[in-house]
Amino acid sequence: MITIKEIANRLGMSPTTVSNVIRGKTGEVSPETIARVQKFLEEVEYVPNISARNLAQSRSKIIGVVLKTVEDRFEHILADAFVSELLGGIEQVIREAGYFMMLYISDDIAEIIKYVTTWNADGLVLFWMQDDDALRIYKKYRKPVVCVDTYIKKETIEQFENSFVNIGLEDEKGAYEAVHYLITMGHERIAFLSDKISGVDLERFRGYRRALEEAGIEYSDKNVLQLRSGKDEIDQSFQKLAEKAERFTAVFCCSDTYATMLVNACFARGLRVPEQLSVVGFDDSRSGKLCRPPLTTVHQDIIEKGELAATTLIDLLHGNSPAENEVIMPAELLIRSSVKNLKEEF
Amino acid sequence: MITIKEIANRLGMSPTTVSNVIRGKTGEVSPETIARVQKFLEEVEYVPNISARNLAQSRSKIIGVVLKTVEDRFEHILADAFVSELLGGIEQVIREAGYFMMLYISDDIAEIIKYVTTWNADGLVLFWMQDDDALRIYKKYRKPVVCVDTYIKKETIEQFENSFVNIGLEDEKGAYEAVHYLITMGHERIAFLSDKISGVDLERFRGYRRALEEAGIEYSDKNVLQLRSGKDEIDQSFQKLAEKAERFTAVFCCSDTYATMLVNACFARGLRVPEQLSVVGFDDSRSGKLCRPPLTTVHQDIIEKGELAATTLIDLLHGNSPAENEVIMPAELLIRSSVKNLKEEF
DNA sequence: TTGAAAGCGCTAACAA
DNA sequence: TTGTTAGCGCTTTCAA
Repeated sequence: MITIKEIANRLGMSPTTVSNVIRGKTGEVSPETIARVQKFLEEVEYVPNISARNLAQSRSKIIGVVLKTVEDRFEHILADAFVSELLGGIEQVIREAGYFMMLYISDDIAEIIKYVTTWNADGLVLFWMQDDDALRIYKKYRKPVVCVDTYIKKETIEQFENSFVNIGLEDEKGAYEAVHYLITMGHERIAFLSDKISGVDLERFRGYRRALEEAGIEYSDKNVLQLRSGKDEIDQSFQKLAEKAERFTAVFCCSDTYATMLVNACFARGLRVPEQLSVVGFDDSRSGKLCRPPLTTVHQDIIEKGELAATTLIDLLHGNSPAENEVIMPAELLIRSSVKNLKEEF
Repeated sequence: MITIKEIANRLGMSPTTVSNVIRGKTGEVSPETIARVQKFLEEVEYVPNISARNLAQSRSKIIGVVLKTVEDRFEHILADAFVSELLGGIEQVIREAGYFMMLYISDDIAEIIKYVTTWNADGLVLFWMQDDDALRIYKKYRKPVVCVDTYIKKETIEQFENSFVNIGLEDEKGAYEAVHYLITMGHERIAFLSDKISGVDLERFRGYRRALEEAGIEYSDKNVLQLRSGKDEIDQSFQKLAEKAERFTAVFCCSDTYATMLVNACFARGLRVPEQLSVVGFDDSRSGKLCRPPLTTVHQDIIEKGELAATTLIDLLHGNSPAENEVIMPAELLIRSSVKNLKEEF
């Protein structure tokens, strides 16, 4: 691997000059020199050593994409349809902007902090952080951060010193619309399905409750179905769930991933969707598109969300202050065929 | 960000000593010194600068995962179910071994070579390379390489100087079994669906032909359906395909991704699977599991394949010579419900 | 058991 | 327009 110094020697010039033409600082170099150097670079197929460059410039051209996962999740987080679509959008933008994506997957914030600081990532995309997780990272990290789907208090945002943007979604509204739609279709015993009630799911839960309230349907804790997402637990969870299924006429799921799993679990037990149980999902990810019956769900543009997160971050990296600290993307009900109209029976 | 030098100053000792305890070279340091240094490291929350370390050691702890994609693919390659499951398996192993995963996605081998050499990745996992692509990369790169699903000639393998392993699959056999099964079920007009006929798909094509031949069914080029996988082409491709569908009683698809897309395209046109058209897939990826009707497919253990690729590479990085240059994983037919038994009609 | 010093390859301030 | 030089933070050889 040939070095700049070596090239300079062979060409009888200084490393600075060579370095300048490599980096396109051509204002400072005569055309002939440029040509000579460039020709030579091609000949010897020079490739820069990025560690050396990063060390000298104290930056990295790395964008860290941080996924906080839980240990022993039933499937690897990358295999999730929502995640992989989002990453697709992010990756493409990062690459086209001349940056590199490094994935940090961990269930431990301290470890994440260690990773991103050791690598000296130039900027971060954080998924599903809790309010204080994101701040904790920033406190040590002090470089631009874009969160995706993070609910964060106004006061907290201020502590980010203007190098923070959250890309969010109309979670409450989306859930409200979905549940409202179920009610319109004559459903009253409607379950809420998620694996936790925090972050986006908390907002979706609020939408669920608002729709119930508005229709005068009494809320009951018993209708809140909480999945355990461990490898050994998930099947059992769905089994229990399917057993309870007849207590409901419909289930609102916090993701298409879970909705399709539910549909499949029902199918496996001979429970027909939507004839015997109506199901709505959330996200409009690939898994929902493949579902049969086609899943009625809350649509969001996942790829665009990823792209927006990445472009926003790159904008921050270019030194621009964010216009807003929060961008809320639209969510809207997408009616397909996984909900039965109970009113038709009359 | 505090440096080793600074720590050494404050502790009144040399950088060497500090560095030694950081790296666990404890044989050379007295217990008291170790304790003192470690305590201090925690206090100041020392994090190493990995660029500096990489520069000094000329290594990187990076494992490059290279996806050769085509421009303008109908969906981002990360969003594909097979890819994302495979990556999940790889990522976990890489992380647990203390390495970092860097994704290089490009349609241009020269660019890929540039990336992996600039970053000085310690090892590479290459997906779906052509014979000469992999070798071209290695010629410049000269570090351990593990390929996934690459068909490579024996003579070529030798040029890799024993730092090469391919993780393959019984592609021909899997395809043969699937098509043989279709024939058993009374199908004769069987189409072959893929986006290209090279690499794994070529082997699957061979399996398809062998099954036909063996059954005395004449092969026809007209039964080979080639998808154009561009963003603007894919729908059109499937539309054309659905129009032709009645020429066949069954379609063998080279991936579950395409099989499920086909099933959906049929569904959208009122063509019932398997009643009017039988479909088998390949891979047994998530998309096939979600399909309705449940997809009859050729099963392979995708996650294990990813894990095996990564552990094999890490083994090479540890300086071990590979036991074999090629590991072939098993593929076997998995019968679900997307194939109709034509013989039942009598 | 500890320390001094050179060097990894590149950049950037400054001098010529 | 070009060159000199001093780092960036860490490792490593060799000497003490």
